[in-house]
Amino acid sequence: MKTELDSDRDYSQQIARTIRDAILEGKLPADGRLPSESDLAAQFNVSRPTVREALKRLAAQNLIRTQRGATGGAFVNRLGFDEAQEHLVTTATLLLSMNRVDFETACESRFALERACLPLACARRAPAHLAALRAEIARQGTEGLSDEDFCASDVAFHRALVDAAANPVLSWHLAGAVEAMQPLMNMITFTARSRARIVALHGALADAVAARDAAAAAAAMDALAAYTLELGGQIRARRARPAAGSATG
Amino acid sequence: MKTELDSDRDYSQQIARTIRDAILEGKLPADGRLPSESDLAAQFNVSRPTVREALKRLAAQNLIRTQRGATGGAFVNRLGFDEAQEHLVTTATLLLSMNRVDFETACESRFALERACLPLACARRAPAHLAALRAEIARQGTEGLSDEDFCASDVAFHRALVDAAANPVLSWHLAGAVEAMQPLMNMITFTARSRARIVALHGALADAVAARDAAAAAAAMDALAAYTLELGGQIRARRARPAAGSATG
DNA sequence: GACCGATAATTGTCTGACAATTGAAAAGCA
DNA sequence: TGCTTTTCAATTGTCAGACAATTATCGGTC
Repeated sequence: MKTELDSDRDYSQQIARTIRDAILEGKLPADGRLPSESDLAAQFNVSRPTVREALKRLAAQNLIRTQRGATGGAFVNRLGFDEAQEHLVTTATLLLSMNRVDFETACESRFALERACLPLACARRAPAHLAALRAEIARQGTEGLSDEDFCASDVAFHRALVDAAANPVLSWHLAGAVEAMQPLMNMITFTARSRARIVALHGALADAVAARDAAAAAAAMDALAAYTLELGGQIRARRARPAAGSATG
Repeated sequence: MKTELDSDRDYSQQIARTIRDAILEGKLPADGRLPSESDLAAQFNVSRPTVREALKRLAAQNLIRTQRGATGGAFVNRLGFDEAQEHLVTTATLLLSMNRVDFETACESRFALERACLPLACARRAPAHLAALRAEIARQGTEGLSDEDFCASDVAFHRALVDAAANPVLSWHLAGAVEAMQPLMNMITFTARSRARIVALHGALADAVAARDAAAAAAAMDALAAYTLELGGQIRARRARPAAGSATG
């Protein structure tokens, strides 16, 4: 590992990049321990706070974890799907909010992506997947469910759907895309009537997957996408002239 | 913004999380300036190095950028698609390499995702998109092209394909998925014969998109996926018993 | 042999300081 | 007045040394 740094540039950034590349190239195996902060400081010929800043950068990317104590130190993280998921969602959420992506574009992307898992899900769905789908549908139909819980169940339903494809990489991508939409979906307030329709569409989707009918599943997904877009359009129209409907209810 | 921290826990992590949430919730607008490190240290009642570690965490996530000088400070980053893309690729690449995802799984995921853009691409492709596709196909057919350049052109071709769907969010997801596969794709060495076949498959894909024939495009994509899997299988078989073919050639 | 305290290694944090950078204000000059 | 130069102040980047907190290990005691 290179230990020489360009002068008059950000040391901690260079150090972080050096270690990151070493990890990416496999020179530092997963769960391997990095030298102590003091040792690294001596190697790179910088002070310990500078090394620490570099390590914090890596920790922020989930590349390493630190542990205190005698046998402590910084260890190369075995990046699991869950942690990577969290990261993906953060990035995607920020991307959506900061670039003023409109609801239609985000929605289109999300459903186009999710449709990609349907053929695989139909081919491979196991009883456990179907049970998870049914359970969420049942939950969504219960009276008095809060909007928050309904949204959470919606996410869980779609998560179960993509998991039915039995491809962890695909699940990672798709679940990230779905979860990142959550802040935008939360803007949609559901009436009892729209909830019923969504539950019906979910049911059609689950039925199609259960019957291994990819075409029917795609059709149900299209219908769900169309209805979601419609709801989004209604909300936008209501916000455009808020005085029209809010006074008399 | 909360300035109280749980004791006996990692201060810099808590501070980073607090500021991150404030950014995600829009309390800190893009390009807005954060308080100076000294001010933040006073607000959170910690020392400046601790604040700096928190800021470095955020900088590693591309959430902020720092600038020295009189009017310097930490500014909320306007996260663009390009920077987010780089981040996505890093995470996805790491995920693939660290979880020993086999070639088949990664390939399946990648092509399933990419197929999601075909209907939109067929509906919206503009002349510029088609020209980009043709240009890359032409480049891939040139004699004496290095493996590296061929792979780069392959990535560019698929990038142009997903861009044809004219949905930046979708492009971000899909281009990230394609690029993350690059290290795995590089393991495949192309013979002249396999190159010709890939170029032919690319041509069929471009033709289908040009003709706005989504079904034909999906079929071409399936064929490309199947052939990629076949190549991967050949490589794996060759590696399983390397003595068989390497000695005499 | 089992339990318990001292010990050493390591990260987490603090204090204070200095260097480097950079925009802005002040001073000087035509 | 208007322009140029100088000075300055604010801010980040870095350093040094120190102490606190944590934790595995080693040695001692019962």
